[in-house]
Amino acid sequence: MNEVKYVCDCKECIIRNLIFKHLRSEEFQEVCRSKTQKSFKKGQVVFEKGQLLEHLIYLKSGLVKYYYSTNEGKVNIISLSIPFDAFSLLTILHNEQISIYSMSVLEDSTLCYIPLSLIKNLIHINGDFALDFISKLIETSNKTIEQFLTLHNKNLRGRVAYFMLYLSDNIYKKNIFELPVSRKEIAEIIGMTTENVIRTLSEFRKEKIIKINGKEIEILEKERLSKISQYG
Amino acid sequence: MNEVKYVCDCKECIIRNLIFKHLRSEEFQEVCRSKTQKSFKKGQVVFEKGQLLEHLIYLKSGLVKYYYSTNEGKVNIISLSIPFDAFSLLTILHNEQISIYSMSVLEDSTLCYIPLSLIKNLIHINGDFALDFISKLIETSNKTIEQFLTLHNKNLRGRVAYFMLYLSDNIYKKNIFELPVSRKEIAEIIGMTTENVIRTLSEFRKEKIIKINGKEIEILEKERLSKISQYG
DNA sequence: CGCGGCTTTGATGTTCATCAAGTAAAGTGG
DNA sequence: CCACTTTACTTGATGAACATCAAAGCCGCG
Repeated sequence: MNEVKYVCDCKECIIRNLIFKHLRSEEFQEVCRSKTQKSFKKGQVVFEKGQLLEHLIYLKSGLVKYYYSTNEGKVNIISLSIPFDAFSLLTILHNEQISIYSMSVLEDSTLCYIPLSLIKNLIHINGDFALDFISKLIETSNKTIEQFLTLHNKNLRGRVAYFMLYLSDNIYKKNIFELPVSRKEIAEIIGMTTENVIRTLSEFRKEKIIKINGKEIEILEKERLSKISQYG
Repeated sequence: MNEVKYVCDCKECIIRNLIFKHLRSEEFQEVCRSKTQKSFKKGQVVFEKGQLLEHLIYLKSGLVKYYYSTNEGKVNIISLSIPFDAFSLLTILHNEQISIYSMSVLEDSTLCYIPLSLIKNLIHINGDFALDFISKLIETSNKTIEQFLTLHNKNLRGRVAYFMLYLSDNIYKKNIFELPVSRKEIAEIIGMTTENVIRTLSEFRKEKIIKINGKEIEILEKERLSKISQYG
């Protein structure tokens, strides 16, 4: 986990993410100057529930998961995030900055750390930035809530189908991909047991809807998978 | 549904809600001047999914529900809101202001309408207001997500117990209260069927944990209900 | 090479939704 | 205000969906 300071390759972020769209040149320079960057290996924990967060954490490359642990130790994965996603906005709690979520790394990743004090200052002095920030916040929050509702209105086959399509369409943007998560983690995302995730994937395999080779998944019949996701 | 303009009794809001804490006097005046107020009768719909919202809607008195309808017509109640709650913040979507939620009134209610253009302007010119606004937004969003996770990790008895405690502790702040929702709506809140809501309530009645008289509920054994909620 | 974690499949049991049927309550129109 | 209709509530019986338990193979890693 090497830490690098003062790296200024944020142009991509600016272009690709709404929230930095309206920064003035000197403000952007300041973000760059105070930005830190860290690399994490697959499986490492970035922060945990209850931890004080003093930075806005931003995924530059790789894949991460945000998860929530109940008091009884059960894990719910709330969201997967690809680079430039904004879920981490929700981890900056009001006043105290205690996160109610945890974050860990699913594929080797590089994260950017922007001090919250700077972000707060920018919100303070740059109204357009504040508006973009809020817009992104609401979008992220609503997406998360909507995804929950969508998932929990489906039966098991529907959920698994939905998640496979989500990976294919939103994360990897192709029909063959390596699962970034274990079967157990899939279960934690879509809210079912590991055994039933496996069983359902096997069913799909037998029905020739997908091809499975360990962690490699190929979607053979996207149409049918969509139907299962929709009506499941 | 009578509409009243230019009513300036917002002091209570200012005191009771964080988001108006840092308004300057002249800004506050402006909020008051442009504020509209509407009364709704029990059961009326305030706005629906897909509707363009041009105001921040604020509950002054009464009780409302926010709900989400799936494409298949299934209803999920996302949240109940008491006066001065902030859920409506989440309905102001980025850029377009199309709400993904619907809102209707559970008890006769009075709502305040503050033009979004004014809110946006305030965010723009008053950094402290913007920060309070964001803080409230994140708090609301996290509460909503957390409540979902909590509920969906429980079995039926646990969910019903949780909801009864929620009404008792958060909404009415006493052990006897009138249910503001039908059995069907309870089902839509906690994600189960109407029949099983009724069945579970009957069980609790037979076990002398609660007393039921139509819509009136009295919690007799809070301790046991808490245990059921916690371990269910 | 052996241990622990991940995966897979089958058998079993529980939980919950669905179906059915009846009662009570609340509107609605004459 | 009363017959009528509709909507909400209630209970029981049944079956489907899903979790749990058990057992075995696989794989990576010390």
